[in-house]
Amino acid sequence: MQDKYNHQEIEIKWQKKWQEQNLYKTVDEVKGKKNFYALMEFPYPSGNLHIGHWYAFAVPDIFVRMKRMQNYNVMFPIGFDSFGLPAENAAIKHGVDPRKWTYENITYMEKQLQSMGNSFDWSRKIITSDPEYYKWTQWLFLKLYEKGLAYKKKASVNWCPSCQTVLANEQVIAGKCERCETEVSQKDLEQWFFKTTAYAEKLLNGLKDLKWPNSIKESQKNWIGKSEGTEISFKLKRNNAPQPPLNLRGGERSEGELSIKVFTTRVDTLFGVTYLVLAPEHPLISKLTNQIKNLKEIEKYIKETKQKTEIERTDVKKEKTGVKLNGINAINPANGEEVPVFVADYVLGNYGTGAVMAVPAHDDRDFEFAKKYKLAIREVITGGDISTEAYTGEGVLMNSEDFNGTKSEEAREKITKKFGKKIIKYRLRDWLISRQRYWGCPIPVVYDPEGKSHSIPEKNLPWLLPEDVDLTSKNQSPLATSKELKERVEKIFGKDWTPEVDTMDTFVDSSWYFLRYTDPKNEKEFADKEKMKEWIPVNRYSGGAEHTNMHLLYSRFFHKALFDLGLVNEDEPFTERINRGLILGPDGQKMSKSKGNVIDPDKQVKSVGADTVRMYLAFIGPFNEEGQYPWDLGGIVGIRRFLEKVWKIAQKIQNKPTKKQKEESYPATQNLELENLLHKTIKKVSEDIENYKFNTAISAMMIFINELEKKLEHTPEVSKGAFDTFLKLLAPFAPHITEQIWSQLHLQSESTTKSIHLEKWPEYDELKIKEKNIVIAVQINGKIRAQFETNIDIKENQAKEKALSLIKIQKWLTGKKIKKIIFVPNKIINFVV
RNA sequence: GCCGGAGUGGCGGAAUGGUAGACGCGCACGACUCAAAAUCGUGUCUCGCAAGGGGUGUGGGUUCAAGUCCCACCUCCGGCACCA
Repeated sequence: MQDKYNHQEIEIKWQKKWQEQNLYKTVDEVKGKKNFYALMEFPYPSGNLHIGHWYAFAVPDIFVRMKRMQNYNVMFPIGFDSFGLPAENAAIKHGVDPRKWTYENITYMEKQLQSMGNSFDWSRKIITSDPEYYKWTQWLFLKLYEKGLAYKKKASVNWCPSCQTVLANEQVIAGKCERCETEVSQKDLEQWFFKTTAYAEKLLNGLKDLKWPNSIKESQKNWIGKSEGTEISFKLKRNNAPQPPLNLRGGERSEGELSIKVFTTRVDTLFGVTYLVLAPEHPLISKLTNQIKNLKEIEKYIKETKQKTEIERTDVKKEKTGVKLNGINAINPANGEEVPVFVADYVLGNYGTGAVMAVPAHDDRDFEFAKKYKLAIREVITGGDISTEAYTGEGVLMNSEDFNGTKSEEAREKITKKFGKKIIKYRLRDWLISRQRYWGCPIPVVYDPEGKSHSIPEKNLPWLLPEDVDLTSKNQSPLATSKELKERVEKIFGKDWTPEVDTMDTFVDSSWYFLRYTDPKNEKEFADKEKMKEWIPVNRYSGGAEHTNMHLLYSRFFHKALFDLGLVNEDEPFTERINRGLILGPDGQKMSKSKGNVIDPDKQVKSVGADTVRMYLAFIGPFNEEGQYPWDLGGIVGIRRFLEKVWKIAQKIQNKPTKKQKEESYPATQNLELENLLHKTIKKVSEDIENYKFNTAISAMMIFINELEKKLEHTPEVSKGAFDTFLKLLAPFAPHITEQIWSQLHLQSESTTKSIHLEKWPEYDELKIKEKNIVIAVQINGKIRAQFETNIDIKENQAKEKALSLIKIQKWLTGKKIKKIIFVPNKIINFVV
């Protein structure tokens, strides 16, 4: 046996062996085993594995390995989310082919991933930029297209001037591009959308039964933004100007008159309306041009609004502005009162009806606006003071004719019934999936000479990404520069037919990748339905918190849509979700090259070993609490010391003379104590891994090893058995060193030893966990005064006597009367005086 | 402003309402060594020689007993934000 723990030699050796033996290859069914699908978000092939990848993959591998030892048939796949902007940007900057850049990165990162010692099933590897994969992304797109769930429309969309492409709503964070943090602007473009709004209610309802962190559920709930309210129609007052044409959009004719529809959640304040506000985008404005007396002023205001960025426009702190539509008045259906109409950019064009009824007495925004433009403020809800600010709470109605004295909630129902209709609105928008970029999945659509869109037939899939493109061309999608693509379309479809030149958002690729893992090589279907039945829904999915309202919402939408199309068996894709935390630099800051605080995992692995790095990451804090943990260069030595200790004990055990030592010559209690601790450790480690509390599992193992080290001399036989069991507990954390020790201790040639990772997970014995002796704390009024050791399950009376005799010596109770005695079995006895 | 989460040693962090600070780092002292490193041992919330007192963001409360439950507040992190 080697006497030095040489991590490099051991790790390379076993990684090679596991690969040769196909140790982690998963088949779809194993008799007598339950399937378990453990999924981690697959990486983008950026070119280098960082410590965050290690955290994301190596730590959950501990759980995966335990599950496998617990007789589950575990699938733990890996792949690459390989379409995306960085490849294209690298291509533009360095003149390399994005394809080459991506695939070279994948090759390199695969090697890095191997060094983790993870139990990935590489045979199921998928790469989203492979035509074999994106063929099915396109096929699924067409299924949605056929059902009307993918559609094209002209809309004002978010445009990132730096990335030169549009962005989905979810990819705009506080008015800035999620990727490059450039301020986004608005552009009117014809774009492809997925109809996520059709699933708003289902996405909301589905959250209830998911075993997901509360934070994600709440965040998605907010993002979907359901609000129930009332739609009210305000007729416009007829005036002497000529009537507009009949076939209008935006405004609606009722009894020959135009009206403005507003959406409100506080219809109980209807009698307090003193004006209406239209969003600058409201279509009615352009239909009223011959009635608006100050048209020039209005047009100027609208133009100014358009020039503002999204950030400027939606800045809550900004002073509200607006212009009155002279000559236009609306009639409050509740009391017949005429109210003025304003256009103001604090009302959003793309939410609700794009128009609101303003109740300055009971809405902060309306209050501010009314004060500025000296508009009437009428109190209709009692319970507040509206002299300096709006009262937005509930109350009892006043100044509301028949409804005076009614409570807000009741009034909402009654007023809705009489003057409006109940309506539900969602904040969620449709998912914009077009991207004006090259390195993505081509949208499988062509246009006929009239410009009408048509599906590309299945036999022409995969619809290949062309290669003869100019990546630097401005103001058009790179695909538009491909001669080959143009010719391909004309050859297949006819003259003057043209290709769609946008590619899909990469989030489309990742919305179904976990389905492909179940059947990665299938050439006839995106995945076999029977195979999906074995694995879907995913049992446990772990990843980063940044995907809450993007990937996780998109996947849920996609899956629900596929379910309704009969293509998958379940309507939710992921049963349990775990959000991991974040590893910070040693300075407690986010790692970044510019700060120079980046930890290179390769260097760490070289110096202390993969087992140590894995375990240190698991030890740094609870994995599932989204915490932020600084990488402590000092702290990692604690784990290394622990593994060195394990190594040393293994040596001692192996080098012991083989002749049996007489156990009787040692105190029997030592053996019992060790067994007791071992079984407690099995329980603790098993439960903690199950709950992703790897940090406390490691701490329990450290306690065990420290005890074992002390007892080794006195209990050689029991220690050996206990150590053997302990190794299995440690195996998921430190797969290499345990495999090495295991193979040596079992004195077989290394080639024939059964891997420790194929061993059965230890089970604890409830009887052995039970303590023989315990310490009972004696309290007076809840304060600890003394403690005594006694046998377990001591009766209350005995405990009381013992405690009292202890207390008597100390005179704590002299002259005091005992009012009450609280006895907590095996823990505490408390005297209340 | 709204929604979620968190505040515990010098640091990362432990604690089914039942002995706060497990485990690890760091630090101090000791052993080994010519010496250092490594390793091992002891100690390490705080005031106090001790007995004892105080202590989990702040202030209240419930309870025999509160880091844990309730109320109010403060701070920090994440998300949403003129959504009517």
